[in-house]
Amino acid sequence: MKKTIVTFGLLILALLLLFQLSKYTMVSGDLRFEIVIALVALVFFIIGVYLNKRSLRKNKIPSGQIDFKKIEALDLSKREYEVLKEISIGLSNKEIGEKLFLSESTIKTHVSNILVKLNAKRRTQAVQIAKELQIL
Amino acid sequence: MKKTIVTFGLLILALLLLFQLSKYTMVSGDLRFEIVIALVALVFFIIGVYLNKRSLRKNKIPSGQIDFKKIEALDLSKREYEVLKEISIGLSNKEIGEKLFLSESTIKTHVSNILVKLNAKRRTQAVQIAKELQIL
DNA sequence: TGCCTCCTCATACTAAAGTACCAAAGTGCT
DNA sequence: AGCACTTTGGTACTTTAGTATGAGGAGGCA
Repeated sequence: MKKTIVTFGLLILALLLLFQLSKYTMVSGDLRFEIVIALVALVFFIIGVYLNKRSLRKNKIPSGQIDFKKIEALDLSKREYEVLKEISIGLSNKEIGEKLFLSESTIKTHVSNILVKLNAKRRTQAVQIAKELQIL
Repeated sequence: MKKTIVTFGLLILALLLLFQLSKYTMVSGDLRFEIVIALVALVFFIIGVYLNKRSLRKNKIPSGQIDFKKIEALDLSKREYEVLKEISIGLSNKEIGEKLFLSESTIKTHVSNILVKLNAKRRTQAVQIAKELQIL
């Protein structure tokens, strides 16, 4: 909100400056009239592109990028996060254990902790929640 | 590619027209100088926003689109696909049954069929496969 | 009408998943 | 060294998930 006001303030300021500049150049005859017009056109074209890009970036759904800060905020440990990733690709506890060279018991412990931390009832739900949180 | 050329052609044309217009108005004195500048600024600002939006839209990855043809190819029935969607949001068989007004037995049957058709061993894996196939 | 497919539901069973504890070893920090 | 936390693993138990099989009803179709 604050940024928007500042941006538009600067825009109006630039507009006024251009007004004055154009007036001055017309009187002194230093610059050709077409060049002033072209300059104004160019500047505002660039401003338009820039502002639009910024606003679109804000509205864009942050897809693909993993939010590591959120992982910390959820208190997920490295191991738990590893297990969560394996769950998301559809492996069973036994398969995860074999893949990470751990016993099934250990995986179960991790899974239980993951479910608590993600506030999920099932591993399927945990995956869904994790994806919503941009964790996966 | 063709569109880009046409667009930029039109842009240059507009620029030239504005040049001529501004010259004319200066001579005739019909319009004030500031207004011409403001007009040019506004027009090119809008052009900037518009062009940028278009180019960004093009570069966007066409994600999120569901491939209904693939659903047919997999022989997934409507009910099975419905159940699959509920699985993907992390519901248990009982919860799915309550949501669709069906017994848990029915859901289990559907789930079993889904697993066979998607060549999955677990519901978690089925979700993963379905997402890879753009089914979800 | 008979056939076929889908949908529904049930029973009985096996296999995973998940919970609740407990406990030991490792790690990092002070 | 002592503390806090993670990682690992175990036992015992409950709850879901998944398989196998059968069976009746609904709708489309030749």
